[in-house]
Parts: sequence; C-alpha cells; structure tokens
Amino acid sequence: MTPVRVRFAPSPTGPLHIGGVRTALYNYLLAKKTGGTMILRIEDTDQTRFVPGAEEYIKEALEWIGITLDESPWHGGPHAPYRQSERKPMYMQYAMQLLESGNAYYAFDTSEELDEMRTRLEAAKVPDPKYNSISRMEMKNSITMPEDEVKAWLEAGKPYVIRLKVPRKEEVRINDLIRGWVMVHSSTLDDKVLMKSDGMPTYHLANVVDDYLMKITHVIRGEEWLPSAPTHVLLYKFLGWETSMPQFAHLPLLLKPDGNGKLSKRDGDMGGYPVFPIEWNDKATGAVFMGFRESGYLPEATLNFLSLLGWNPGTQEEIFSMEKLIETFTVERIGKSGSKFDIQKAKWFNQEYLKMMPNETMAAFLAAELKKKGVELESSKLVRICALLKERVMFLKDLPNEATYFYQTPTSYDAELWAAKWNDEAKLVATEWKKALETETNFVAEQIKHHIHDITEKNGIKMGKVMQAMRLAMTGVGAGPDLMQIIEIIGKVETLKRLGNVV
RNA sequence: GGUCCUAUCGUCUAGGGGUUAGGACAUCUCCCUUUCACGGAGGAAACAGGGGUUCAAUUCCCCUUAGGACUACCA
Repeated sequence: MTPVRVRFAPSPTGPLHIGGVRTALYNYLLAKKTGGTMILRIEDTDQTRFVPGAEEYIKEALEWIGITLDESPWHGGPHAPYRQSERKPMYMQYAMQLLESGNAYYAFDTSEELDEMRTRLEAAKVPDPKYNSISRMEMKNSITMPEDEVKAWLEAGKPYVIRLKVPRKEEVRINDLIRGWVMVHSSTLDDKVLMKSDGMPTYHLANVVDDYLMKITHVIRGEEWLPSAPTHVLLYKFLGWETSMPQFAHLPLLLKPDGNGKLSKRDGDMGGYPVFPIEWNDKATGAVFMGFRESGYLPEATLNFLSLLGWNPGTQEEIFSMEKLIETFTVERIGKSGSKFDIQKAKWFNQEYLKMMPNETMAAFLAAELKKKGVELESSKLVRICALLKERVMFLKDLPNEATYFYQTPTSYDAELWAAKWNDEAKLVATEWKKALETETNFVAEQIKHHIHDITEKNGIKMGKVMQAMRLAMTGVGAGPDLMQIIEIIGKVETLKRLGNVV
C-alpha cells in the first residue's frame, strides 16, 4: 500500500462541527492505514471571518477524539507554514502564471457592478446568472479593456481581483473515489475569483496550490465541495499539475435526525443533544454549544459512533477501537448517501464502552467527582460500587448521582412508593432484620440475605412483597442494584442506622 | 430556477439478476429477577413509483418523484 498524504483543512471560523471531525477521521484512518501522513492545514484566507479560539478548539477536539497529526501549524513539518494566511506570499506567483498562460484575467468590477450584472441577467431570464465566458465580455476586466488601460489601472492601485478564465466549451471530468466519474460542462462553471482584492487567494486557488506544494495524494472532504471540484480540476490542468493531481473523495453529509437538511448548530440546541465534539462558548453572542465531551460521551464511543456514519466494514461487527478502524477502514466502503444523525445510537455506544471500562478507571472518576462534593470513600469500596453501577448508567457523569445512597443516609423516601409498599409487614420485617443484623459478625451479602429470608419465611411473608420496602428504607429510591450487595458495601453501622430510621 | 449528488425496515446499514432481503439502534412481547438496569428469547418493521433489458429485477438502464449540496472578492 502506497503511503498517502492527506490533509484536513478546516477554517477557523468557529467550533468544528461533528461532521468535520468525521472528515478528519476518515483522512486520518487512510493515512494510518497506509503508513502515510496526516496533515492539518488552517484555511484562514478570509480574514473577516476569523474567530479567536477556533484554532485551539480544532486542536483540542482532534486530540480528544484521538486523531494525531503528523504535520500541522502546531507541530510544524517539511511544508510549513500550515496556515494559509502565513503562506500568503506564495500564491500570487501561481496567479501570475495563470495570467501569463491566458487562463486567468484581472477584473476591476465593484460589488455594485457585479450586483447590476446579476440583476440584468436575471431580468433577461438567464437561467443561471454568473460571471462567465459570456458575461465577462460586458464587464470591466483585462479581457475587455485595452492593455495599456489595464496597466494604468493596476499602476494606479485600483482594486482588482484575478479570475479564472473558464473555457467556454469543455467537458470537465473528475473521477471521485466514492462517486465514480462525474462530468460537468465548463459552461455551467463560473469565472471564480482566484485572488481577492485584499491580496489573499480564495479557497479555490489556495487549496489547489497548497495541496500541490504539500504533495497531497488524496483529498477527502465533504460533499459540499463536489460542485467546485471541476474548477479545481481546471486549475490543476492550467497550472500544469495534472499528473500530480490528488485523488478526490467527496464524503456524504451528516443530516438532521428528523426532517431533512444537513445537520446544523441549531439542531443540537433544539434536540438537546450535542453536534460538536467539545463545548464551545461563543464569545460574540454568549451562546454555549454543547459538546459530546461535556455531555458525557466517551471519546472512544464518539469515535466509534462517528466512524460508522457513512462507512461500514461489511461485516456485522460494530465495536471499533481506533486501532481496529485503521486496520479495517477502506475508502471503497464509504457510502454515497447522507446519514441522519441518530443520537440514540451514540448513547448505545457510550453504554457499551462504559460496560467495557475497568471498574478501577470508573472508580477513579467517581472518586474525583465525589471529592468535589466533599465525600471520600475508600477506593476498594468505590470499585465495588462501580462494578454494581456500571451497567445501569448511560454516562459517566450519572455515576455520582446514581451512587448517592452509598454515601448518604436517605433524607427522604420516594413518596409514591412509600405509600404503596410500606405497611405493617414491611415494618415487622425491617424491625426483625435490624435485630438480626445487629448481632451478625460476618456482614456479607449472603448472610444479610440469609437473615431476611429466615424472617420472611418465619412470618409467612413472601420476600418479594417486602423487598421493595426494604430497598426504599435503605436507599430512599425504588431502583438500584442488588440490595444485599448495597447493604454489604454500606456496612453494618450505617445499615442499622438506616433501618432504625424507619422502624 | 440552474448544476451536481443521492435513494433497502423509523434510524445506521449488509446484500445483490433467482435470498425466508441479513445485522445493529430504537420500539413491542415474553423470560430472568427483590426493583430498575443488564442479559436471554421472540415479534413488528424496508428494496420510492413507472417504464425498459431479461426466462427472471429490489439488484442493470432510462424517466418520474423525493431528498440533499452548491450557486460570494466564505470556506
């Protein structure tokens, strides 16, 4: 397998969407599988959209999910810099090259003039108004203007952009790894701006130039880029880089869980589930976007969930660690259609990973959480608690709350259950049980159960009839793991105290 | 509107010219049980429609429909 060079190229305009994380993941998997290189490049050519903190967010999010970078703005690499803003001086020469070969031209139109053009074309019922081989002839550019005038304007410092001169009649083909051959006629393409008037390249020029310079072999990106891919192909051709053009793979989108459309920021807020890997505090608006991490999802579970959204191994396996993914992943098995984002499945994965988590690991987490509440328990006890609780919680963060009765004498009892279950029989059993336990020296679940068993039998009461009441007395709530185990962990002193409280 | 992409249970998906169309999540029933959960067993649940091609189409082709993306001096 030839080692690939792939890149994930986010723009630092806000928090990284979970779909972006998936894109990064697929890139990463291919890189690792082939023993290749994973590159991160910051696409910050739009200085007006720069959002402070976004870069750090991207870094942190990728680290959290377990994606490591071989080359990036933070790690450096042989093709540094990895921020397009820092590569600014590199782009103009390629624009000039295109200008010289007649594949690009200067355009001086103001935004007002562009608007006018659009309204004019719309009025003329042109189906798709755009700056192209026809309309460019009506505009202020180096194709329509005399050469010396262009020169004069340039020298006078008139603002200009450089546009790609898209050929009038040409079939542009692109062999997408996921979709196969896609053919677009150049007449449907517009003369994309390559260099903006602020001297920065647009995405189109920058990504082609950088991918070429960074020797990228595979461009794996979202489907939203498919429509502009033919423009990029044209660019490779005009720059003379056709033979080193990367292979393209346009990933299907992540869709809203209900209804239609692609997954957006708002969906998370409305549905009460995260659509971002980690929490993002929007400093401009003060809004907080919830993250998988903060919502209690384990990175392993999030990773597993994400990996299967649009890709599948072709087998019935579905628990995948990063290592397993790297081993199993192939671009061929990426699907073509968009996937609806189903948070239920994410929850299930989280539960699965929680069940696999060693009790000791879980106990360490519990200990830290309890410490915040000023509660300290011996670690052996915490491990036993976790063993009992691990299969009943969906999230790690539910643990402290679920474990309340292990460290806190009930201050109240579930009222409805109390009314239904607490009766004379229950009181009798509780009283006798307490008495029996007082003299028990071997305070273990088996013995504890043995006593209540004897008591109910002796009094002709079915154990099942009073167990709920006993649970209520001991924990205050109606649900939980095996009561005898709970009691054993709580210990004799506390148990007698709790029983004493109800009899 | 235009260009492009897509179409198997509610969801993620496997499959593929002849199958009882498979799995998982969710859902329902039952079992286990001191409760809840876990676990176990089972159920319901899909090839968007219409034309071709073919002995045979859910699978291949075309059209329709539906959905999606893009349509900026944003990425």
